[in-house]
Amino acid sequence: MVLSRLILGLLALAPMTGYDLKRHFDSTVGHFWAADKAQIYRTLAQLVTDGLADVEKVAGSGAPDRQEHHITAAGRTALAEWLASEPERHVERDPFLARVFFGADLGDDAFRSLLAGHREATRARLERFERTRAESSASDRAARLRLSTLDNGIAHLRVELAWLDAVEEELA
Amino acid sequence: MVLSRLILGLLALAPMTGYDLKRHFDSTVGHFWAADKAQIYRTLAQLVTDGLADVEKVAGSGAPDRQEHHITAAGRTALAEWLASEPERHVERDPFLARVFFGADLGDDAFRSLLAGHREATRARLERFERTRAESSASDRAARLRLSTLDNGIAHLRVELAWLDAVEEELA
DNA sequence: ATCCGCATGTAAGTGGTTACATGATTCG
DNA sequence: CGAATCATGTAACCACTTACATGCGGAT
Repeated sequence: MVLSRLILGLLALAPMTGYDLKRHFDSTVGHFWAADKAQIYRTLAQLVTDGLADVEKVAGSGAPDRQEHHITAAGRTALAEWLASEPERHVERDPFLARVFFGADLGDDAFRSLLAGHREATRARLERFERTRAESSASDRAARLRLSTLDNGIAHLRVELAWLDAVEEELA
Repeated sequence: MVLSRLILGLLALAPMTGYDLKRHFDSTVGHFWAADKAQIYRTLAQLVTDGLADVEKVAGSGAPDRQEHHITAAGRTALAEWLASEPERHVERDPFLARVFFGADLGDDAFRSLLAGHREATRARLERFERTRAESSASDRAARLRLSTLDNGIAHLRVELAWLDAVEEELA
């Protein structure tokens, strides 16, 4: 459900191929929703059979044909309905914290290296987000709201680093 | 994988029934890993067929029989191996942020009420976590590490509220 | 009497991941 | 000449959710 509506939302911004969508899920919306390409192609096909999107074949000039997907009127209605509906509950699943929870069964060195690995991954992610943020412009209201989800990601990554500092300080 | 190892970890702390495990997933580990009871019973059965846990029937004195699951030696080995392995990557999926991203398609009132609903849910969750935190004692290293995952949750909820403040301020 | 907590599970469906498979163009 | 990017998809599998189904004992 969420995935299909996110795809509709992206199609509402511009007509796209599955490949284009995949790039969005790796960049613009990736910080709050992950999606695999197999999943994207499957969902896109479903949207077409449901009449929420339709396909236009664009002959590739020196490239494969593009299956350009457009949102339909019914699609816009479905998108608006979903937007106004109660958000689905957020499912927590953090494999790193799962290891920390049983961290005492790990030696001190192994535990420190678990933290170090997580710190590095978090730092790299934060850097990438901050670079994207700096390159973005918030011209209108719509763009400002889209950017605020990135700010949300940045804020959470910063607090994750601060938490790591606190845990490491306690270890010392 | 993560779920089966988390279950092993909990069984290492004490022998338990599926029902007991469900309560843990609703409280102690719920803040970083959600699990449904159907999932728990299935995984528990799998652990037994894999020889990582075994069952002892305990006649219920004035209650149904308890299928008490114990971790085996092989189970402890599997748990230790998983703990030392690279953490699985964290998959981001946030239905609330998904709506914010397309928030401009929502009227101003509807958008504000989306934020208000999220604020209330976040506040309630934070209150619950802080109450749990206050009731907990961090006697030894193991307990301190377990508690630190709760602190992680608390820190993230606080930053979520701060982010909400910032977004609402920008709207005004 | 009725509801709540304890305790067990199954069945069907949806959603998500991994691996397989193909082929053209562009850039170094 | 080889690697990367664009572009499409299928098949098999695994994980997760929702709904259904049962029954006892203790408290109100």
